[in-house]
Amino acid sequence: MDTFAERTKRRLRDELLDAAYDALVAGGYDGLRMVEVGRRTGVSRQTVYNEFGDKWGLLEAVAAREAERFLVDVNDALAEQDDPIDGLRAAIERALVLAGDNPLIKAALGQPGSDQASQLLTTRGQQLLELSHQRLDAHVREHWPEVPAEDATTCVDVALRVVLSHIVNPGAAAAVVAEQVARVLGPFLTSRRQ
Amino acid sequence: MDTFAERTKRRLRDELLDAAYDALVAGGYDGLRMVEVGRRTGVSRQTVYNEFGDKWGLLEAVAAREAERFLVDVNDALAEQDDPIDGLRAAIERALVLAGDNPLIKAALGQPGSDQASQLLTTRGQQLLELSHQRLDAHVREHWPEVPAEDATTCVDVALRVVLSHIVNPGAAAAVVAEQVARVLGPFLTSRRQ
DNA sequence: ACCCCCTGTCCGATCTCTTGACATCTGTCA
DNA sequence: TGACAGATGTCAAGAGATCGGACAGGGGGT
Repeated sequence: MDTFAERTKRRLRDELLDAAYDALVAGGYDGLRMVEVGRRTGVSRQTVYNEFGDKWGLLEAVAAREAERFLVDVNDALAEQDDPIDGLRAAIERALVLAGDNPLIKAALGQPGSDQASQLLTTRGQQLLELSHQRLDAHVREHWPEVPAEDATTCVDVALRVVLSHIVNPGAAAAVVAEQVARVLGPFLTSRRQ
Repeated sequence: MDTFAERTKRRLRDELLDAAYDALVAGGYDGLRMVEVGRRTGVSRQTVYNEFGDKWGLLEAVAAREAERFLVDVNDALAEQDDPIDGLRAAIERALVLAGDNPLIKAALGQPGSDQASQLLTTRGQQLLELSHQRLDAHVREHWPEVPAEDATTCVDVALRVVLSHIVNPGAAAAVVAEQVARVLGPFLTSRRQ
């Protein structure tokens, strides 16, 4: 059952995340003020704590929502190709292009030595990797029937880490990186094909 | 200040009105079930009572909201004309056409001897008349500078009652009625012009 | 006469948010 | 260095709204 109270709760959470997102884009983790997030949403500071525990919890929630949206897009790119290697290339390119335009990522990796929030992409990147696996493995295992599941997951893992590295530390252009990775992983996939 | 709680309260009221509107259109006043309005909104029956007092109060609230929307449209028709008589004619025609298409009015005036809700258009029509005056007089007094305010109000009152009568008891086509009323009231407005 | 359904009311339990207070930490200014 | 402002994080009391269950009353149908 979908009660009004449940919908209201979801809406509150969503509006708080919107406010926090704006604050993060505007001023990074240090510029994020709990009292300001509450004020912008029309709610007390305590309510923000009730919902997210602490400031880092709020950051993680914003990042998780953003990552979900991000992955939907990447998954679409993956799904538009029939061949695994083509899918890999398309998804990687899409991910790098999206990341380059993403305001939250830009804010986290901004000039000043980088924001604390950037840790979610580096030293505290497990969550992001796990979430990405959950969202991408499902598709891969279903649509790459000729590749053993375990090998597909391995492949996704490698690609994921390379992409994440390129997001944090950009190298060549998106299309170039995508092509590189596809060329490197292609033989592996082909050799494992059943 | 626009707190989250206030917005939520308004949203609740609005969703309840939506549910009640649907129920009224589907089954008239007798088909309106308080428990059903609550269920559709995901809220208890008690909450519906807290918000509207009783069933008749809920009906009045639905009617009031609908009337507001209706009058915005009629007021637009009035405002599109420079000449008072043209405005009167346009507004009357618009009102009759809108009323003919309005699902709520259709339900209230449906075949079976007519619904209890129809009383809001007849024996309990004062509220509607007063609301209409509030919404229309403001425009008329501002945009008909050549007509004394009192006379403008009188004119609106007569037109309003004729229109309401035609809604409840349709006569000629909308355009014909509008022309009739304009022709009858025209000389009065002209004679009072300053 | 009986039953069922709906209206309308009451009240205690529960949940969420608010408010104010407090400890703690950090950066800044004198 | 010391005082101070501003931020995080925690706690408890209290207010407000909703829920759930119960009950009385009134029709309508069998």
